[in-house]
Amino acid sequence: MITSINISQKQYFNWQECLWYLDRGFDDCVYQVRPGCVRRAFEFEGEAVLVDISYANGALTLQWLIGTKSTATINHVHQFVADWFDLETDLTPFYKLLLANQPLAYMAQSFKGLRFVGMPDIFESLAWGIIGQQINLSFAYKLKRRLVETYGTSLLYGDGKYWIFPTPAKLSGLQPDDLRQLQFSQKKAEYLITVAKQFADNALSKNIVLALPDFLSRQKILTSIRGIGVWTANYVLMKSLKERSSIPYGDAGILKALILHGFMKDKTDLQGMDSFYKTFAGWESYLSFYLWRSLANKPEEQETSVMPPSL
DNA sequence: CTCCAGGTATTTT
DNA sequence: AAAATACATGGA
Repeated sequence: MITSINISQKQYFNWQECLWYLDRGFDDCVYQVRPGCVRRAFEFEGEAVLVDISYANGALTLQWLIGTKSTATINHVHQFVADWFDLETDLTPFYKLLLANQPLAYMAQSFKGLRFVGMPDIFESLAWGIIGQQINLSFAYKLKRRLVETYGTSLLYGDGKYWIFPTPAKLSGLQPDDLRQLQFSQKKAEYLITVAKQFADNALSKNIVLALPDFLSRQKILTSIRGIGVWTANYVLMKSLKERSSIPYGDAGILKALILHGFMKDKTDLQGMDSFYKTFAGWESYLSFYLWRSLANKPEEQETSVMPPSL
């Protein structure tokens, strides 16, 4: 079976750029990138499916490889994919801002059509935020894979295995020692289990956060949880809830990118960071995403570098 | 050995 | 209120 998702904002959409970002050298265990396509397993209301997502004629095409595919599941996956690749946003104003900023103008060309790659599942997003705190990304992806392969579920197709992120219920029953065996620090283990319990008890959910009236109250409900600071809260709000004006304050990668582009003198120059972000009001999340993107170069771009000539 | 990586909580000025 | 420090782990 094949279904498709129309891309309403095609002007700045480049599937290859999105796929490249997904596969930029790290090992995310919840999807698999193949030529022109990304494969991912989903579970919704007890139904597990495996889908190949590719692009054709201005729409994303989903080939359903495994599963009984109820209408509810199809709708759920369609919504997930639309959120995952941010298909509804008109990027024209963002590209105008990029072009007006000399050190960043090259991005409008080099990254043209790259959509904000989200993480629609807020629990996975929170877990990933906790895992990623203060460690390098390679190690963070290793921890995520160990977690998923130990406590998640998988689908078999051909000779491949496709993993689905563990549920809050599954993780809520763990003890910190269980996660320490996967090389989680004591703190990360405690934080993650606490969050899992909140979701399992329905004390926290995507809808609960979405129902709050504004950004600050959403940030507050997240930072009130032990282990969730401003960085993690803002990260989750942008990756999972599409907050446009979220800034991952303190992010080591963002700071590095801002210094490389000449917007900050050093990592303590937080005022420089703030004033810089003000010029991208309404697009702070997209800008952050593009700054992260700038830290990874395609192999064929290494020599010519995607950075401005002055760098 | 040192420093740091997509931080946070706690303690000390 | 602001600054220093402890916490954990693997990689360069």
